[in-house]
Amino acid sequence: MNQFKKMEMGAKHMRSTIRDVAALANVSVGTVSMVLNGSDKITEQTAKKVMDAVAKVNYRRNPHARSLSSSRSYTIGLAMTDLTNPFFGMMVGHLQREIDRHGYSLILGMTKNSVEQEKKLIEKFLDAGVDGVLIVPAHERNPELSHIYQLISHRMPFAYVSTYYTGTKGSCVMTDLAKGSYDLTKYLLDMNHKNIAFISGYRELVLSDQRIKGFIRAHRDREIEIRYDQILETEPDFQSGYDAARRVFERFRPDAIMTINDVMSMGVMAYLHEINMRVPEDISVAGYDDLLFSSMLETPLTTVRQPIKEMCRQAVDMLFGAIEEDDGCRAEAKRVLLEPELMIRKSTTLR
Amino acid sequence: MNQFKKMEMGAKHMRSTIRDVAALANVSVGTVSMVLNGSDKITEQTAKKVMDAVAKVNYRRNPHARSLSSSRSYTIGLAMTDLTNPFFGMMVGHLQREIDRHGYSLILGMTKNSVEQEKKLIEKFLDAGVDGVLIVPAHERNPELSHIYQLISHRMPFAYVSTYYTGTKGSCVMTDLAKGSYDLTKYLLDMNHKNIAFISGYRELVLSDQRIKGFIRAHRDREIEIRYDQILETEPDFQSGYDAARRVFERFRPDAIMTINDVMSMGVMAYLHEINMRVPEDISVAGYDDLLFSSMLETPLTTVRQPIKEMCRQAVDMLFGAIEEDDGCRAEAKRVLLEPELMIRKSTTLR
DNA sequence: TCATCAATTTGAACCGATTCAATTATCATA
DNA sequence: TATGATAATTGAATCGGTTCAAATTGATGA
Repeated sequence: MNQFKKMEMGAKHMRSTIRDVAALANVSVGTVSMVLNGSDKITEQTAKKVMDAVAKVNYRRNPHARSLSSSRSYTIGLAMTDLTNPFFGMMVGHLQREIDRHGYSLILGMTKNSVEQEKKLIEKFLDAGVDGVLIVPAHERNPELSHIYQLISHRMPFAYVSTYYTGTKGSCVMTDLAKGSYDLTKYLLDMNHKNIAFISGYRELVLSDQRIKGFIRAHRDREIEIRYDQILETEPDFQSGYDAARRVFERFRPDAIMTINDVMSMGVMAYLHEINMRVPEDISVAGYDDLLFSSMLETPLTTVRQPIKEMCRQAVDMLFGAIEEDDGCRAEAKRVLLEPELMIRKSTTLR
Repeated sequence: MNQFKKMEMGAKHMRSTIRDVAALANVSVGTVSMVLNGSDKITEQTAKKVMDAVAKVNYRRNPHARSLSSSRSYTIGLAMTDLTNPFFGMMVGHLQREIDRHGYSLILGMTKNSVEQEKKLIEKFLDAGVDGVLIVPAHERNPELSHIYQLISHRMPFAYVSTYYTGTKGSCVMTDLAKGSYDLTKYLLDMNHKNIAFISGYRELVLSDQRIKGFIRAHRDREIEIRYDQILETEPDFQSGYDAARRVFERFRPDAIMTINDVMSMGVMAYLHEINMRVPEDISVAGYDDLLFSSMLETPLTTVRQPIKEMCRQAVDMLFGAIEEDDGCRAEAKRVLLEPELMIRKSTTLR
């Protein structure tokens, strides 16, 4: 269909194509394409002619045609665990901004902490022809990881954000969780706590394992013995935090409770409120993540801040590195650790 | 490039095309395409032959080619205000599931309550060739709405979710905010409150206006006068809730404070805590939205639940209705109101 | 057995960009 | 002014599907 036919049919309803622009600017389609892609071997005046024509017919590149011929979709798939936790909400915000900066779009999918869902999502991303995948792993205990191998065998560039699956090759940008945990524990010990309960996630998960290691190391540095019952493993949500707090008190009387995220700390505080223990007068409580809410609770929460923004920036950079490399997906997996920051607030105090 | 050349180059690295499948199944490409699209005029045995071939060469349709020739992208753009509020996090979850059910993908963008960002996003969606757009409007006071008109002039099907921009044509699914507000106010009046402060968003915004109307109507039904100073207009976040609470007490001594969302109520409670007023003994507090957190606060919050899931389901259905219609984007704008639900908890009590 | 009509199947044209070998224009130099 | 080298431009081929008019097949009835 040519411009003439278009006129017949009413040009208003027909999106103009690169050929229309070429005709109007009196150059070839190849030239128009090069101008549009910012090639450096185009005369300034030619470029101007083209851009004028583009403006005149209000031309927009057809993204599908572009993707087909260039075999790039300018699209990144993000497999996100669970957006009801504001921590991950922030993360999506930052990831989106970074991806945008590269001129790409973000296709979002939620796994709700189910590896099964994550599998389906990866399948979908592969079908949708994304150029790369970001994974914020679902926290599940014994994940079946065929989808990760599938990504690798399809040579699809991907990167983990915030934590990774043990035993898989794949780059990851995350907080130095062990260090955060270490710093917090050390601080509590410095503040004369003698009996800290640590409500953790399951040790099989990297994100729990590292935090537990930090907790243990801080005690070991002081040559303080840890009893096995000081560490509890459970699900990482509010209710589990509440339940675990109850279990702690069935075992012993702690002078502080640490959890692996702020939401769990809220569960702990709810239980403490119920048994009439005051925070921090009777017991200290500390979380991890530093949610927006955490500083605003009636008793602002001592916690460990993760540098989310930086984490997202580096993860996206890493992913685009892999995309732009000739065969980036075979490069060695990189693991980047970022510095956590201890946020001391009112929920902890000197004993 | 034919199958033979592929063999030469090492078939492993070459994605197979519809022509490969056709050759292997001994049918034409047209037939393969029809089978893949579930046409009804294909013999069962032909279909089987094709599907076998598809399985054998591990064929996947190239989405870009598909989009180019069918001029559909199977993609929906979502312009979301702000994901750090868990209310919207939930919303994204539900929207994504529904869109998925239709076999589409979700392209997400965040506007952070900036209409400027929203504009850029719509531009981007148009460039990316999405098939439809969902908008959760940015809450800004005097929005410049050219992007909405742009959507309309491009005949891009779109729908608002949760609230809409006054004066624009566009379908919307939202909670009956006035009713929720009315019910809550009525309940408080029934509980003998004589002096309720209402911390609202700006009246220019539909979502505030309607809530204010509900508040007023409940009083009017009882023939109770409202003083102008009972209603405050401010930003819809935690800090503003805190500040507004302070301003309330500069004006009068309320026996209840209502806000237009739960996050603001938390700000109010933080202030009350600071001035040593107990909730609910000294004063009642009520919010709106029913966040996951709200029932878990030290004093669980009385609030109005919005039926998010249903809202998302209907909004997506509506959007796909418009997409599938011949010229759905010119249909009349529909406005759907869903029933809110009053959630009575401990933060309010009989006076 | 043959004509007719409906049900399947075919395959070339098309969607709208990118790519790159071939061509033409430009310019410095002999 | 001719020559070669370099820079800019051209346009046909290509990407991998969908579409639909035309061809083929199969079923039915005379």
